Amino acid sequence: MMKHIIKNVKIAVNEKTYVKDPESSDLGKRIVEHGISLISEMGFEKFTFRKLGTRIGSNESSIYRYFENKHKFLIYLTSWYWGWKEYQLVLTTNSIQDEAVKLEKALEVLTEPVEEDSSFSHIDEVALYQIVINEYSKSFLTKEVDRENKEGYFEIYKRMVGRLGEMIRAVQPGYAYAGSLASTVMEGSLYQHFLMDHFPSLTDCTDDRSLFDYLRHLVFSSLNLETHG
Amino acid sequence: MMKHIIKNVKIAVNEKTYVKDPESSDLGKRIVEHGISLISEMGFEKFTFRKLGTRIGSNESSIYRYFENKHKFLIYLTSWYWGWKEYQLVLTTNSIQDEAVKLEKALEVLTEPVEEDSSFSHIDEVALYQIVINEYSKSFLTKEVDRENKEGYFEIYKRMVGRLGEMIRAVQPGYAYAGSLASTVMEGSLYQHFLMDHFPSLTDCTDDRSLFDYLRHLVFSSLNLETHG
DNA sequence: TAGTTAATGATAGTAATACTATTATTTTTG
DNA sequence: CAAAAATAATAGTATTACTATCATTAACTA
Repeated sequence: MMKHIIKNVKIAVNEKTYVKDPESSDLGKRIVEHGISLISEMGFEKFTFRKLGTRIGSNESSIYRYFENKHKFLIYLTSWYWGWKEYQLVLTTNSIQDEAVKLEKALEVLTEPVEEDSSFSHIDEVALYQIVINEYSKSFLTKEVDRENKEGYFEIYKRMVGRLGEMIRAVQPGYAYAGSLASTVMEGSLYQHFLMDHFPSLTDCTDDRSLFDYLRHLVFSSLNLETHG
Repeated sequence: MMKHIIKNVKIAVNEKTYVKDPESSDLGKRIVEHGISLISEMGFEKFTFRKLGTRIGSNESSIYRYFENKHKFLIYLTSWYWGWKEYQLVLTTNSIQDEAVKLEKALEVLTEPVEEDSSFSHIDEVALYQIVINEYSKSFLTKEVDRENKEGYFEIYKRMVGRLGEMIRAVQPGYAYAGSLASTVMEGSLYQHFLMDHFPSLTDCTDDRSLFDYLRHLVFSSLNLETHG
């Protein structure tokens, strides 16, 4: 439903995450495309540039000309994902007047099943979403987080939490924890997804719909409001 | 305040996480003690058994006689932490009759500042808490999570989420997302702590007290109840 | 107290990782 | 067609994550 509204959009990712823009060449796009499939297949720990080189029939050293290391590659990929989601969020909620409806719609965008977006043919958004669920935390749970944060590596995610926080504040200006609630929802939506897949006894959610219902109830009852379901 | 109520308690950790029980010898305890300080200093990625051996003036190969690898070592440490927290949780809430007060107390245990527990002299609980905040997710965000879950590596954490879920259900049996809310609170308390330390713009919490207030409000408003603050 | 066993230490070795550096070849483009 | 840019090939390094073997020390037991 999000597709084809605007053609030729490019998701802008912090330039420091790459040495050479992977969107600028065929090899770059192949690195991203098969990097996504390799990481989602074998997990970030076992993923190496050497293996990726082998898969795309290209040389390890060529990949290093695009990305400094696999950590930065992960930050590139997940930033792209959040940039893509942010784009959807803005597009979907922008025209909505009623602040409560807007907030509800935002939660929907965050929880609805990810679908392939044909605007970006070299990126498998469904596989990338799995990477975000399983690996995103690893991009910031490091000793370098403060330096990398200063360098702007997490800007898109932060902006997204900021937007969600603003929407919460717009609905209920008196609520004191809009930022915390926004970050809880962002992280919680990933975490609950992971639990559905691996620890179903720790969650009541069974699909995207019930996850949406749960988070909507969480947010709106925190704001002392009923939902509009 | 939790100290010395019962002497000689041993926190029981799944035996599969170690080759030889580190509590059973002096070397084992030194491995745990300095393992905690090394991981909290340099982070889990840069931590190696070789470095730990050097620090304790012992041989790398001797450490391998206690733990198969550093992943299992992390699971051992974090399981110990959750076991210790569970013990506090049960001890603190057990005698409380009023279910709402009990739940509130549980949230307090989860969010209150961690203090050294002299019952376990070789374990620095404050440093271990930092490890849980920064590294716990890495113990389950792996491709081996399902197998390890089957082998019971995450039992204590799951039991703890289960207990919290039960407390929520006891307060409001009609609430449909007690498990999800419990897991959100468990993970959320760690995540918000991390944000306080590294991404203060993404949270409204500034200390343990405000984190407690936030989570209490989150839980009790989800249950359509006012808090007892 | 000698003898056995268990625990720890020392040393060496392996395959893989995470790169860097250099040179060669191919492709692009002016 | 020549120069420049991009990619590939090859080699090399320090470190990691182990395993294996053998030596030494400590503990406990007959």
